[in-house]
Amino acid sequence: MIKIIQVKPPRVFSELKPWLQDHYQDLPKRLQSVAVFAMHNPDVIALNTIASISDQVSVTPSTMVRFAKSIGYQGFSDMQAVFQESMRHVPQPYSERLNSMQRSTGREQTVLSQFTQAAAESITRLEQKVDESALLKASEQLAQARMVYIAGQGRAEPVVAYLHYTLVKLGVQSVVLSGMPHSMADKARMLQTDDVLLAISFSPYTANTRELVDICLLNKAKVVALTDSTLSQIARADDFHLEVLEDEVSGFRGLSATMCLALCLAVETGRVRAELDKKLNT
Amino acid sequence: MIKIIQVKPPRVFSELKPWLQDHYQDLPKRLQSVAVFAMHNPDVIALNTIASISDQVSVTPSTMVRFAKSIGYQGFSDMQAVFQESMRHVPQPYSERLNSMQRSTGREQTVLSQFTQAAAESITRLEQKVDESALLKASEQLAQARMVYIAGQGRAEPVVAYLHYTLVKLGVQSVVLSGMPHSMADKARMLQTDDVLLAISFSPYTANTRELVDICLLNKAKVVALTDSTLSQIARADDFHLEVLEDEVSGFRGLSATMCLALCLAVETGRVRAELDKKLNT
DNA sequence: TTATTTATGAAATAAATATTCCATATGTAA
DNA sequence: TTACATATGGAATATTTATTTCATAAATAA
Repeated sequence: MIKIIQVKPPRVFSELKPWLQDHYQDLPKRLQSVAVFAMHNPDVIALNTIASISDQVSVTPSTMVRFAKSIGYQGFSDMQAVFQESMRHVPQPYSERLNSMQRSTGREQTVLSQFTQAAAESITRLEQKVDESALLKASEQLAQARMVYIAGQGRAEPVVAYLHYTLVKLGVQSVVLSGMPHSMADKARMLQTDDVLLAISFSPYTANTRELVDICLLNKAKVVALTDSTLSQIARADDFHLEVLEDEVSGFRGLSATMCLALCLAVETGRVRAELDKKLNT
Repeated sequence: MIKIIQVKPPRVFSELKPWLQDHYQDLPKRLQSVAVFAMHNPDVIALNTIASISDQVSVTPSTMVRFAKSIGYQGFSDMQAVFQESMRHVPQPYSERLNSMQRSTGREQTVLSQFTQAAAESITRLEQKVDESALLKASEQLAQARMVYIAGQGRAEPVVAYLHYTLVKLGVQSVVLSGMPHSMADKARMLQTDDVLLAISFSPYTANTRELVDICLLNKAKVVALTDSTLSQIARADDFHLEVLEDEVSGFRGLSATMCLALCLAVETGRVRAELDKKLNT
């Protein structure tokens, strides 16, 4: 018989995570392995078949089903649906996020520790997963630009501000593309072949930023993109894009890892630019 | 018979996209619908079953299979795998990862690892040093405000933008104090007893922000400060200040820990505010 | 118009995938 | 130790899901 620990299982991933942390101790050995794996590789749970997953965790398919049932799901498929939803990047309404925040602050984890933990994990992943050579190529692209135009909206705006601030300090000519959507598009049309658009965009992607990228590609201006997913509408085959994924806590996503990557990009650009300038002067 | 337009189908999503744009005109009507849908909802293709997708596009499952085959895939599942891969947050091909691995084992730290390390350390220190109760008090202060005025310049501006963005989303009234120094001071004079100034400032402290704080204190408006040192001229005995110190790497200071703290502050404020609103309505 | 090709949908079929059941192993308390 | 409960793996089964086939509809050319 399978002990069903709770009847009403978490319907969203952000609730499942703290739940597992709480009940981890009470789980049988194999189910613990599954729990650890699931928290570290949610994308595998979401996209692979039960056979492939159980293989990666070194357990049998039955164990996967038991795991799901012990949480209260009807079966593996039911649980998988929750993981899949979490990949869709459909944001919860903010009121809902606050609610789940309150639910999770009941335990000893403070708000602060939850967010610092998420930030730390995001940064660790950033270090492991970002393509160093892509970073360098993007920097070279930016360094060679006559002018760097930076664009981004919503949650990306702080990143835009930071990149602009840092690039200017480092002597890289750059301006922020801001204002009303149509005026931004107008400005974008002024981009020339030796200009570069630095586009920052997170899901849900604003149609706006996408449009800018399209315009630039038409004008044969280069594009460097900073996004949170390879599915991003911004990412193209023939331009340079960097990916950074922030862990979420009750639906809130920070900017810690993103800011770190932005700084790297700016500093690296400054360095390359300084080298280029030196060559020119000799 | 199905016309297979190409034999070697794109193996990554970023190649599939331009390919479809090129061949769109040559496709039959239904396959065009599928193409449009696929480009606009790649996550649906990746995560749903052929039945569910064909339903959303209003075509039959057969059409989905034909679509995949016309591109050159073996079948729908084969194509779906490409969409799924693009959802995984593993952007780098293995060969690339090995490359950057080798480079980083050369003991000399890469730019990226230096900055991520600094960011991680800053965040760890933040978690240890920040006074949880100070955070709560600051949040309460902000939550009770009729209006939150956010101010900060230079490196603090991204933080201002982020706090403003998040607070607004959480239903906390706030505006950014920006513009020329003297006009900012003018605006600050409009602050009243039940308004709160949220000042972000790092050393070297701009005389400007300091002046704002002075004006607010004169008007008996509350001040919540976010700084990088208790020695900050902004921090006063009788208002609430939070401290965050960023590690520097060859003279550059990031914003990772600061952003993390900012998010905590905003979310906590939103939470308290929601509670207050609930009380008022009963 | 008619002949011919191409596209499409519905239903049958094949394949894959998850789930259940049961035998056995492992751990725990008397 | 034995008795009991719990956990686990393997294989049979049920279910879901993709694929193929074929009849018919739409489009195109003569």
